Amino acid sequence: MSDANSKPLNFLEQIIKQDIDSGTTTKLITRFPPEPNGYLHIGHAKSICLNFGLAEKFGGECNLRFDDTNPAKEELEYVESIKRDVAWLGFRWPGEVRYASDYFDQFYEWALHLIREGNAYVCHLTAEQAKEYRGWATQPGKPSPWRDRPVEENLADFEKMRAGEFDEGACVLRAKIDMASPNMNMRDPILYRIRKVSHHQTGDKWCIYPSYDFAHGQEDAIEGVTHSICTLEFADHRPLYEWLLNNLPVPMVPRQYEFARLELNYTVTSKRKLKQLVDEKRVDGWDDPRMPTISGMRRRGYTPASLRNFCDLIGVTKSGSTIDVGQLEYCVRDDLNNVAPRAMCVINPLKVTIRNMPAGETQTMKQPVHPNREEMGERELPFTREILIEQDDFTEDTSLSRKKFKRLVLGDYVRLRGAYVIKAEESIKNEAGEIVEVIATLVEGTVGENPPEDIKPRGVIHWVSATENVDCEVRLYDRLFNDPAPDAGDKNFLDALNPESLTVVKGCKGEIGLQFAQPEHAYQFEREGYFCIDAQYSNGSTLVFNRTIGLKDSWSDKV
RNA sequence: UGGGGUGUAGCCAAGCGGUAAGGCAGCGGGUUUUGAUCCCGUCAUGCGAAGGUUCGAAUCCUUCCACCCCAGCCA
Repeated sequence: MSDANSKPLNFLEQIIKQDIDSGTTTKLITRFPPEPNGYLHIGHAKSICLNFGLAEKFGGECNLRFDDTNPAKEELEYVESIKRDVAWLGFRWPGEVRYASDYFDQFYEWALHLIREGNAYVCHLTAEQAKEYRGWATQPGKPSPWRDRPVEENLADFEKMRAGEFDEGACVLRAKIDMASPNMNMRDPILYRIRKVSHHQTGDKWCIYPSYDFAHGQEDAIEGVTHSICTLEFADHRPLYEWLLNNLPVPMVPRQYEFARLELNYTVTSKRKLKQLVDEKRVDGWDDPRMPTISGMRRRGYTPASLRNFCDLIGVTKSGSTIDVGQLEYCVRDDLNNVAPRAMCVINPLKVTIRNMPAGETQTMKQPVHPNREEMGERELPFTREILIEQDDFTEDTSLSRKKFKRLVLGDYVRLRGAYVIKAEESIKNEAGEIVEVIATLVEGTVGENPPEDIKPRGVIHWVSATENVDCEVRLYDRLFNDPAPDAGDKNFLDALNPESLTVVKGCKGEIGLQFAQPEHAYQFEREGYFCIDAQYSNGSTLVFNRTIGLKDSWSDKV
């Protein structure tokens, strides 16, 4: 890293560097702690890149740990998807995946410890009563009548809770802190509640489960996490996080730091809302290519490199920010432009017959796989008397200026990419008046050569042989929401759903080499965009391509 | 309202008392057999506002304003 060109350290990197330089931290340990109650989305990608990235950068380690303290909302399917997504992004965790539930025995012991020390009690207030007792922002809460019971009674009741002798909601274990604290989290927060449901990891072993607050700091301490990084909304919990650590015989004391979560415009990043889209079948599952989930983006054709680069570019701060999706799209194009082999695919075909090309003859054109990367080799394109071009690439309107329409115009010339310059001689229409065929002539000697001085092609268009090609379906995606802030204020995000977020086009014709396309492998369809095989919809007989993202288009809105 | 957090360009974001980095978007131009890529140039007398300290303030002090978060037996 050169001093002049290296990226400035973000605030967390600065803190960590200081801790390492001063010897406060000998080895950095972080963790990514998702709750397995949904699929990971782009916002999680930021946290993943941050936590794992920090560990990589400072020679430390980052654990993958499931915060599975609420079995009512969690599922094994989510656990599996999360592991897959983190690994796909290219991150590795040391040893086995961790679970908060791995430590339930220890948490129980620590709960007993708090009770014995007079720092926790079993409270039999109902939820409604507890809410009343908690007070309001400007008014302090009042102590629960159960607050000062003898230790022995608390011990006995807590044991009954564990043994299942109380119904759900009958009572909870609370920390005894300060009912007058201006921080609501310190007004005797709940440590354990009764949940008579089986857990995806521990089965029916427990019917009481620790709260987030009673689990998180202790998990960090058990794992030796030095820097526990979470999002801003947990800043209010930090005093409680520290109180528990200071009142429990934990092996070490981690520090919590908060950063701003990622928000993207035209996007919803809320597991609850994404789950609603899935449950109500507004989309085709958590991995629908329109979803901002990691699995959806993977299926759409986004690459790990593009996501990681994106997370790198947006930075890490404490100021709430909404990033323009254009920034994400830039990262995807940037990576794909570099790595994607080029191919031609005609999405809405229009037949062109080359009059001066003999029927039955096939010429083989050669094109580089990538215009800027010779090492990727060449591909072969069969050129025949009948070819297909994009319907939008032909017009009879001869009044269009060369600047406004750089494609094929009746009576004018255009370059067929990687092949001849042709001239449109006439067009043939059906009864409905639609153009169904163009008759053209090719200009001899223009393969790889410029045409004579007097012939000026208007532009370059893509094409494919009408007889030697591969049939495919193309799925064109647009943003899922039309509103830049679909869930702002009291808006119903479903109202902002874009009815045209998916356009399925069948009967597209791709160049012959596309028959060997592999799932998740990106191609650039020249002049169209980046595409990849959809692993779910494609099978032996049908090829289905997802459009990951279109090419940058700096002209369509100007003409 | 009580507490917590944040305000630097259309969107992000450096800056840590010495005279506003960088990226995205935009705009102008060049190269180009992809209207792509690439290249060049341009884009804040200004840092939420007002005062103050200082030779000097986005950086320090004071007051004010705006926005976000918490007030679940969710995380």
